[in-house]
Amino acid sequence: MEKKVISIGTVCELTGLSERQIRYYEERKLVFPERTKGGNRKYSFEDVEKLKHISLQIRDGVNTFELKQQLLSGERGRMTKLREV
Amino acid sequence: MEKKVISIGTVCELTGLSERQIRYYEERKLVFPERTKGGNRKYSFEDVEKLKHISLQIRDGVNTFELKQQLLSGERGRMTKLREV
DNA sequence: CGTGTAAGGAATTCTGACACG
DNA sequence: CGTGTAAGGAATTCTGACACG
Repeated sequence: MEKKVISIGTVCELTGLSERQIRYYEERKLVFPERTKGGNRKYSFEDVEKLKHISLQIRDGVNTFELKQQLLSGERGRMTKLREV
Repeated sequence: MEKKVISIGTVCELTGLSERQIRYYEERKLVFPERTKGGNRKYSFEDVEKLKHISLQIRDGVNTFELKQQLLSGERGRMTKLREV
């Protein structure tokens, strides 16, 4: 279901992330929620998965710029980037 | 997706119903949204379909009591009740 | 860089009630 | 019976900024 209907508070519960984190990832152009007439963000379940993926990558040391590159190069997916530990 | 994540305002947009109608159907025990800690209602996409079905039935003259009976007897579905026009 | 937080305001939602019928 | 509405309050969300690092 790609319909954007979930508000940020619910996305926090579904992902375990803070509103701050979610908004920041949007600022970095990694997610693109829709807006209600009033300006409130609405996310899809796909966005929720994407956000989970993003936070995992960041936890592993990947920065938002690199993530953006991944998106642009279509490398997106369950391909967890390997790192030299 | 049966997860209850949609707030009432969005349900209004998806169904074309008013908040009043949606809350009334809940009062009549036809839908069962979850609640956030703060008390706000959250619906699933399944609920949205159910609400659409309910409003159509009511438009056709079926009352909420009869609809409740349908639910109880498991008659639910795309079986639009025939009426002698 | 990524995230926390206090600040003030605006949008969203809630309940109980009066209304019509 | 099913739904509209005005009323007042509470929960949710928004933005821009300061902070740390």
